[in-house]
Amino acid sequence: MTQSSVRPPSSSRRDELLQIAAELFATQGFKNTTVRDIADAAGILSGSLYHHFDSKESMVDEILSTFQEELFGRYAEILAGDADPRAKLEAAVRVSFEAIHQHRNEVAIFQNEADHLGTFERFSYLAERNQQSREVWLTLLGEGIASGALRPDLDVELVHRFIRDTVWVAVRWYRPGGKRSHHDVADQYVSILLDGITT
Amino acid sequence: MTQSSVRPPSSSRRDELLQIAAELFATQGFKNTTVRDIADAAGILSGSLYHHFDSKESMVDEILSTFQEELFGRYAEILAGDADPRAKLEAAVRVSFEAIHQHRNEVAIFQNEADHLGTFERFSYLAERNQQSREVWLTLLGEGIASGALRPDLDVELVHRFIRDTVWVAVRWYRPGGKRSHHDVADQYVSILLDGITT
DNA sequence: GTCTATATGAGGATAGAC
DNA sequence: GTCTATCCTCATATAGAC
Repeated sequence: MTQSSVRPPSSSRRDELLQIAAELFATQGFKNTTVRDIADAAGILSGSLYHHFDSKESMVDEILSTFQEELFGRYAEILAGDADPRAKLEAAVRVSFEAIHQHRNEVAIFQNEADHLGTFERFSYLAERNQQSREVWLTLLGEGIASGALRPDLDVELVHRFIRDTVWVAVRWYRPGGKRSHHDVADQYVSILLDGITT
Repeated sequence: MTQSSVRPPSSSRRDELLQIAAELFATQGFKNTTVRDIADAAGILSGSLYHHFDSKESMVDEILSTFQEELFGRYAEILAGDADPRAKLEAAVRVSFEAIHQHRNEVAIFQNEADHLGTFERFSYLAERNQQSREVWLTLLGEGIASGALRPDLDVELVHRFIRDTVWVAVRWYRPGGKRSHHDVADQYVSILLDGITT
């Protein structure tokens, strides 16, 4: 057995296999990706994967939990910072686009599979993270309204959903190295969100 | 054989089965839903489904193509109308939220499966519809800018993606009969989109 | 760390009786 | 229009050799 019961040691081969799996899970979907697909892409046979991982489920589990841990570390930094409310909100948006840039596969998997995977005990942390993310956004929006920077007439819960959804769904079309950098995209998005599209 | 080669006749039993399948495809995903799941939900055995449909694929095909036909009929009406640019844009947004309200399952299936299904010849119309939808939004945005109602400094392609994504992704959380009607949601969304969230 | 070989089960689909 | 019975393929996972 290669993996410890608490946290698997990071061998580079293991990480390599996780990257390959993440790419396939992200582009074809978790269910649509077979262990043979993963093994083929890695140049080994499917049975050999089980030297590294217990199951296909373990692979996606490790991919998602690792990513979430990093992402929420960033959110925590912003919340703890002393920038003004509007700047904090902008920062949170930018962190998200940065995550899309740096961890496309992980974000895509989370977007596409979290609802379904979340129904299993093993992935209950996904629901908790969702809740945590909601608290981050509601806090930022609340501070923004309290400071007078944001409109007080809007339904905060709805605003939260719109921001969350629009930011993350960009993973569907954003391509690193494409025409627009993630900074460009974030700039435009922040501009629309804050000021609207009318003159 | 029950179905004609061109367009299957609408027997009510057939429609009932399609509704049941759509509900399952929308909530569990196409690949995750087995023909046995569908049959169970309908109170029959899986083999009996094949009296009505050629394959599981045929079912999702019929669900999606029927929905798309209706949706694009609505878009065409708006484009052909003589409302001012801003009103047309609003109308298009509202039609989308209405579609989410009336055809939740179909919208969800399209959102979750179109990318993947679109890679097969049989579903090539999905890509065409996507292109068509892009033209609708770009036309509306172009008219808006030309008329002076919309900001000329924004990247129209990006604005299009943000509108498209934010509108449709609402299907993930919108529930008919919930706290917010689809009219409420559309109102708030239009307000944010047009005027932004700042004071 | 990878391969060979294989167990085991699930899922899509079919043929023909009722 | 549904059931019985069943085929066939594909997918996850395992055991042990190399």
